[in-house]
Parts: sequence; structure tokens; C-alpha cells
Amino acid sequence: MSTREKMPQKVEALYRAVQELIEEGADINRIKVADITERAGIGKGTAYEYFPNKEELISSAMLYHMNIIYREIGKEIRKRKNLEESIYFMLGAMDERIGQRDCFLKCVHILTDSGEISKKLRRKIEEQKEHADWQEDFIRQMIELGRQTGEISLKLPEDYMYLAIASKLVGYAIYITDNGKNCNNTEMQKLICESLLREFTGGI
Amino acid sequence: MSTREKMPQKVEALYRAVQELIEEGADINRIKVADITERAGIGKGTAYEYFPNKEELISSAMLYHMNIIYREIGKEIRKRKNLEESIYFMLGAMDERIGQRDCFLKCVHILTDSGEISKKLRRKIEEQKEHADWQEDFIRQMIELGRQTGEISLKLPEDYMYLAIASKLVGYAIYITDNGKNCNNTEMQKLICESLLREFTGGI
Amino acid sequence: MSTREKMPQKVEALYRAVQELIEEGADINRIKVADITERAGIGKGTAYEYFPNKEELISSAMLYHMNIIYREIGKEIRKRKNLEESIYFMLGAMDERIGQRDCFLKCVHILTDSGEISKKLRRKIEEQKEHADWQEDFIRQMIELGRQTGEISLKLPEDYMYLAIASKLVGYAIYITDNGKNCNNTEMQKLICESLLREFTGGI
Amino acid sequence: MSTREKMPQKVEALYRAVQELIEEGADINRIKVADITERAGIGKGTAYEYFPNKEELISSAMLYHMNIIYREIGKEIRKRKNLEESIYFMLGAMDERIGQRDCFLKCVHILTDSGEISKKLRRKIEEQKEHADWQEDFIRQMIELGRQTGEISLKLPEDYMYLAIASKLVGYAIYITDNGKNCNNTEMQKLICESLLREFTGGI
DNA sequence: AATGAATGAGGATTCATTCAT
DNA sequence: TATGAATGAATCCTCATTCAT
Repeated sequence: MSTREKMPQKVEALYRAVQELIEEGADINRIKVADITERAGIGKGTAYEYFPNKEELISSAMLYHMNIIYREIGKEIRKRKNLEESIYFMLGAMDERIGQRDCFLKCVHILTDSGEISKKLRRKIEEQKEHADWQEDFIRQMIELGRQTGEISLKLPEDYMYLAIASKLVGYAIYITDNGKNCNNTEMQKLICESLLREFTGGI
Repeated sequence: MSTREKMPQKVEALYRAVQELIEEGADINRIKVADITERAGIGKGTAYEYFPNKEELISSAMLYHMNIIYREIGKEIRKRKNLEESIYFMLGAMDERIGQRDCFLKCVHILTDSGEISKKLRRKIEEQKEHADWQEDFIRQMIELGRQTGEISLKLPEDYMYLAIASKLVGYAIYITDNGKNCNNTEMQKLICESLLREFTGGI
Repeated sequence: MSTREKMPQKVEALYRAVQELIEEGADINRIKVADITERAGIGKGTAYEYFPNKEELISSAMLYHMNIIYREIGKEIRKRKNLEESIYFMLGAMDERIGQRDCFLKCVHILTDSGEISKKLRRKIEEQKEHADWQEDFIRQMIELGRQTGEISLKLPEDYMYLAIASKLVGYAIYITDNGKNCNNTEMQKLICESLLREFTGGI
Repeated sequence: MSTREKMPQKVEALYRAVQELIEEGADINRIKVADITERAGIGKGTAYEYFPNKEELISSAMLYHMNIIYREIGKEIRKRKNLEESIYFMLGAMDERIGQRDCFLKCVHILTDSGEISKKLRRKIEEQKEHADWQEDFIRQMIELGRQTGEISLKLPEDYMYLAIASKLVGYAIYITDNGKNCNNTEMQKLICESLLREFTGGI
């Protein structure tokens, strides 16, 4: 079900239904085919006209949404003129849109899950990386941006920088998901952004 | 099933069985009661003499093991004489013991899961925090240690430091779990530790 | 769908598809409508333009093919000049054409089946016997031939002779379908033919 | 599920249920697990405590009953003092016990079926033949008996005699199953028996 | 007339939980 | 107290049939 072909209407409805269910906090491994088709407003059997089984249906839907989100984020990152702004954009986006933030955490979660659906999703992502000429990766984009603007001056290994950014983003997502917070989000964002920049510049 | 009372032998067997199964990569949401009791070498019905249902059994077992691990880590941290050493200890521990590292990631994973078992586990942890006079928390220990030795000189909010340390640890765990690595683990450890210390000291 | 009317092209395609599938060893009770229409190269819905349901479709196809085979065999029998030759022809035909032999066994099988399709087929055959002015029946032909040539001299009941010939034919079909044979087919054919002739003549 | 071990009560109930359903004319390929367990008076899940799937359940039940019938027939054959009596016994048994006769035809039918259950049953019978020290086969018994009493004097190949007896028995079973009969069963039995004996003796 | 997308009733199988022993 | 045989609700998936185009 490539994203290039125009997607059948029913598949779109199924994908949307999966997204909604997950956003509403449903447990991926407990989602029923009946839940999805009912939500999509189509017959149960119809799902099987497009997907061979539940795992394929759900993981396809997730890959689809992950690709959209990645592409959207990538587009936004490209609009920012330096690393600092792109970091604030990412942190701000998590604040604003609960769905987006949850989805981000959910992605992290799913990618470390050991259920069948997650295994399939990981395999799909690998395949996509191999066959697609280019795989959107907003963290690499951020690093590239920082290099161009000179915000990254130290000779740090790419892997390390990737880890530094990714872990801070996940950390912030978890932070704002938790309720008890003693300091406000704006301050936290400032601290995170400054620490990352200082680390990459080598500045005080 | 408080950890204060001496635990019945059967419960111990059940807890150990759950741990083994999870360490072997079983999907928490797919573990069957029969798997657990068989591994524990007891009758299926016996599990229900001690726990009202599967969720309670598994989440209790997980809380139990998490407490043990937390306590062990806490004990080790207390042996280190400064924050730097405690960070290297944590990173090194993940390298050495695959089980431990996986378990660490697994805990993170489970705590962000939306299945029934995870919900229960989170509730249990909350309750424990409220009712227990003291909750072991090795990251807070590390922060405290850094304050005492002067490695933490800046007036950073505790929450932020917590997030900074935790996210770096998780990041490293994910990093070494992935296969393709361009720089060796020792260098990565050094980078992580230095960046954390520099951030907290304000030093160059 | 009488054989007198010229059969619509689609029906012919459907009948042929059913025959092919059965010859390929498909289980009658497991054949899917989709299999048939796909093989016939027509749309699934089209089958329902000509037949009210699956059972009617398959049993009609089978009746059609059985009639053709019966007629062909009947034509061949008429070419033989005595019972002996007609028996050898039947036995030889089974040896030569696996399809034919399998089909023969399949017919026997289906006629003793308790599935819906078989019930319908049997009913159809009954109706055909009643309404058609003449029903092709090669075994009766063989008996008639034997009477004319004098190879049947004893006053045996027709039913008995029918049974004697039919059971020997089925027996031979089963025999050559099995692999482990200690005596060659030619000898077996000779034994079968001689025993039948001796039985009907009363000769030694 | 060897016949040597004492069979669990539930398995016995399941086997009996399968037998009853088949005797009542149920289509083997259409029997539902729910039908069987309901008839057996046990829960649906219980069937799966003893058998991995429906096919295994039904084919096991059938093998079990076939073995019983074969053994019973074998025992009776051993009581007869010559081939003639054993033939009359077989023919008479089919007349008397509709169930038995139907079962006989059913066995023939199933053994030529292409459904999953039949395939499994055939495989089971093969295995039984290989592993069991001795496989009951009443037709071979009949031939042996005929040899001992001298009723079989000609040097006919065993395979041919087997075929001759089997096909006559099947033929008679089919004959009495059909309704329209012009001659009575007793006469038919006499004809069948005499023809077999004459054939094997070479007598007139 | 022909199609095939859509449907949903139906059936096999799983597994948490119970309860008689 | 410990057991594990028995249960049946729950759920995936199939496929005959319909009907809008």
C-alpha cells in the first residue's frame, strides 16, 4: 500500500479509524478488527479485502501516519532558519498538540514493543529505508541545519548528537505528559534548548 | 503483596517466572497465565489463590523486580564517591549486563504502555510512593550526590536535571541495543558523561 | 439448464472451470465460488446471473460433465461387437486416461457423499431419469450387448449383473489408483474380464 | 490417542458424539466443533484440551470406530468355519444393521474423499499399519479361511481375490442402500456368494 | 448483461478463570 | 492449600451472496 498510489477510500477510512483509536488511548495489542471497521463505518469483511490480517492492517496504518507526521515535521523544520528555532519548534509542537505529542511517545513506545504488530511495523520501516530513495528523518535534518548555521562547531560523532537530541525530545514529551511539574514548561524548554546548543557549540 | 511480609514460596516462584519470561523477550500483553504457572512449576489454579487476576499477578511481579533493581542500583550508587563515577557506573552496567539493560528499556517501555497491566503497574507505583515512607530513586540519588560533591553548581531545576540524566541513560540503552554503531561504546560513554557534567557545573 | 438449449458462453466457461478444478483434485465441498469464476475468467456476480447459489452451480456442472462422459462411453461401447470387448475397453480406458479414471472414482465418491452438492446432484439425476425420454447408462448397454451376443446365457437378475459389473469396474479403478501392486494390470484385467464372462455364461 | 491406554471419559464422549453425528447422516466436512461438543455434553473448549484441531478430533474418532468395527467383524469371521459362511455373515450383517452398513459405505466414501479430514485419516491408517505389529483386515482373513478349507483352490493372485470380495461387498452395500429393488435381498446374497465361491474354486 | 466491492453471518480457536477433588 | 480439567466468552478470519454501477 504505497503512499504514491491514490489510496482507496476504504483504506483511508481504516487508517483514520486506527489513528483515532490509538489517539484515544487504545492499546495496540488489544484493538479489535471490529473496533476499527465499526469506527471506519464499513463492514468487517471489507478490511480483509485490503489487508491479509489484523497485524498488516494496523501496522500499515501506523506506518502511514508516521510518514505523514515525519513529513510534516520535516517541512516545518525546513522553514526554520537555525537549529535553535527548530528545537523550539519541536518542543512547542509537543506542548500545543496533545495528539502529536502522544503520537510521538506512542511511536517511541511501539518501536520498542515486542508484539507482532510492532515487529511488523519495524520490518516495514526497514524495507522503506531500503527501497525508498530517501527517508525523511527530522533529527538528521536538525543536525544538518545546525552544521550549516555554525551552531554545531565541535567535532562530535553524528550518532552522539542524534542521541542527545532524540533523548531530550523524548524526555520532554514524557515530562509534559506527567502531571506534577514544579517548573513551567517555558522554562524547561529554555533549559533544554540552551543545554543542547551549548553542548554542540562548545560555548559556555 | 507488600515486600515487608515474608513472601510465600509460590509467589516467589511466580515472580521469578514472570521475570524470566520477560527477560526472554516475551510480550507482556501476550503472556499467558499457563506460561507463568508452568514455568513456576505450580498448578494454574494456585496463581489465583494469591492474585485475583492475571493483571494483578504480572504487575505485582514487575513492581517487585523493579524495586529490587532500584534498590540494587541505589546501593551501588551509594558506593560511588561522586556524580561522574555514578554516571560511568550506570552506563557500564548497561554494557555489561544485557539482561539489566534490556530490563531497563523494558521498564521504560512498560511505563509508557497503554495495556491493562501497565496501567495497573503505574497505579501501584503511585500508591507505593504515597504509602511508603521512602521510595528508592537512583536518579534523585545521583543528583543529590552531585550536589554534595559540588559537581552540580548551577541552580538548575531538579526536574530538568532529572530529565537530563534519565533521557541520556535511556538514549544510551537504545544506542547499544541497536547494532550499527560507528563509534565505540567507550567513546560514547565519555561523551555522555562529560556533557552531563559540563551542563551541571556550567564549566567549559 | 437443460442440455438441449444452446448453453450461454458464460455457463460453458463456468462448467469447464468446475471440471478443471475437480480434475486438479479440489475438494468439492471446499471449492469457492471465487475459484470457479476466476478460473472461468468472469466476474463473481455473473455466476449468480445463471445459478441461484453455489450448490446449484457445481451440481449442474457435474451433471453436465457426467452426461457427456456417459454419452462418450456409450458411443464407444456401441462400437464394440461383444461384451468381452466392451469390458476390456472400459478397463483399458481407466488405465490410459488418469483423468477419466479419477473422474469415474470421483463420480462414485460424490454419489455417496452427504454434502449439499451431492444431494442436489443425486436429485438432479433422478429428475433427469424421470423427465428425459432416455437415460444413457453404459452398464445396461453392456448387459444388453452381452445378451445379444449370447455371452449372457444364464437367467441372472439384471440388478445382480449390474452390480457385478459396476463393482468390478470400481474395484479395478481403486486398484490401479493404489500404488503397491504385485501383479501387472494386464493380468488383472484378464482375470476380471474372464471372471465376469464365466459368471454370466455359466461356462467353466 | 492409542487404543491401548484407557481413554479419558471426555474423549470417549467426543468419539461417541462424532459417531452418532455421522450415523445420522451429517456431512463430515460440515460438522461443527460446537455440534460435537454439544452432543458430547461438554464445553467447546474441552475438545481442544484433547485434540489440537477439528481435523484431528474427527479423524481420530473415525479411526477409533473403524478399528472397533474391523475388530468386531474379525472376531465374527473367526467364528465361521468356512469362506461361504463368512460371506453370508458379511452380507447378512449389512442387512441387519443399517448403522453398520452405512458405516461401511461411509468408510469407503471417506477413504476416497479429498477433504482434510480424510487425508488425515488415511495418513493415520498408514501409520497404524507401520507401527502396529498387526493390522486387522477381515478380507484377508476371509481369503485365508477359504484357503484353509480348500474353497479357494485356484492359483489366483491375492490382490485379485481381495478386489473380487471387496467390490462385491461394496456393491451389495450400495444395492441395499438404494430403494428400488426388483429382487429380494436373500436371492441377491445367494447370487453373490455363489459367484464368489465358483470363481475361487474353479468349480462350475 | 456483467461486474466486483462490500457485507456479515458463521465457525474455529484461544485462554482467563472457576471449582470439584 | 493446591490442583488442573473444564468452561465459554471473545475474537479473528472466511466466503457465499448482494447490489450499485
